[in-house]
Amino acid sequence: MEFETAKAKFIQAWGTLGSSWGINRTMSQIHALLIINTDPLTTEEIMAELKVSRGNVNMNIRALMEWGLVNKELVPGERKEYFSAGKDIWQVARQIAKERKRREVEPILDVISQVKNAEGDGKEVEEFNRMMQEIEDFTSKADTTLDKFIKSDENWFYKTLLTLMK
Amino acid sequence: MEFETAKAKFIQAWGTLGSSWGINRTMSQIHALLIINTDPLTTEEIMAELKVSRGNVNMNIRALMEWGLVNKELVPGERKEYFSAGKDIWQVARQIAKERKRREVEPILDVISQVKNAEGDGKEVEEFNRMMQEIEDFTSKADTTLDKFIKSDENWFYKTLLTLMK
DNA sequence: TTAAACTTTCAATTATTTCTGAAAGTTTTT
DNA sequence: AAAAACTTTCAGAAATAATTGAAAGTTTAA
Repeated sequence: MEFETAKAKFIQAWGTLGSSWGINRTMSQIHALLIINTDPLTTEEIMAELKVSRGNVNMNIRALMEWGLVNKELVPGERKEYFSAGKDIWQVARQIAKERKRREVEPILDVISQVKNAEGDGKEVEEFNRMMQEIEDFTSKADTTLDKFIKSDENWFYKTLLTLMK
Repeated sequence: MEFETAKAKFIQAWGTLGSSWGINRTMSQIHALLIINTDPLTTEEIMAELKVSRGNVNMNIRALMEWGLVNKELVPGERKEYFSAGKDIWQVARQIAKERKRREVEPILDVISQVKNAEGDGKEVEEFNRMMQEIEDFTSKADTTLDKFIKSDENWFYKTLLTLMK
């Protein structure tokens, strides 16, 4: 497959994947574009490449920087801002895990700890509390595992796999 | 906290969580409702509890059944259909992992295998191919780990944690 | 076979999210 | 201090997704 076609296809696919995980398409596409570009790009270049507006690029670049996935690069002698994305895919995954944990896993743990001792009679209430406890246990464990992953070096995953396979 | 309040709060939070993971709110809420109900519910009951329309319940119940998260229950002597959700939270997580893997991880692996040997000259193309290879390696590993999880018994997770902690 | 009970479908509406583009804001240069 | 180069904001427009509700479809009972 020819390079330009391949590039477009990858950006497109990455955008779709992001969508189905609750990340806006343009945001994923900008990220994909910056990942596959060796050199940093300007807002103008991103606009041209993805055919989207200045406002859209600005907004999503900022979101990507908040997620810690994209950095502003200062090119000496240039006034424009350049943007680049981290190229280490493990680090990218860890960063995403970290942000999603903070934004989504932790809030749900909060809610569950609030509701898990509901007051009332009957097996309905009992069952509810039992279920909440189970969900809390599960989520805490997922949370701990995410932490391990977030703090891990690149080899953690391999080690884990090896352990599981033996 | 009083039971009814706790229940409402949990359903609400679960719906929000679902949203941010690309799952429609009503679908998550129905799932939450069925999880915390000991007895199966009818379409009418779900409509009343969540204040949503018949069409909406029907559509999302069917989606939940496709995901393998909800079952139709036949109550002897009753014409209406009753629905219930699996109560084992580990099994629920495995089922969700399975479906998302099939729907989202596998398609992206397909695309990457298509684009990873882009033709062209220059370091741009070389870098692109290197990056695609990295992403493919990563994704394959994630895929394998998901498989382990999907096929695991409830103790896998505990075992893994223990291994990591020692 | 007709009616009643129940489920499914889907066109139209409503809600939500995303995007645009022009104006306002900021910083640097002349 | 004015202009030029660039970035940010945000109200409205457009696109997308979710929801309704009534009609059509199906199954069971009378």
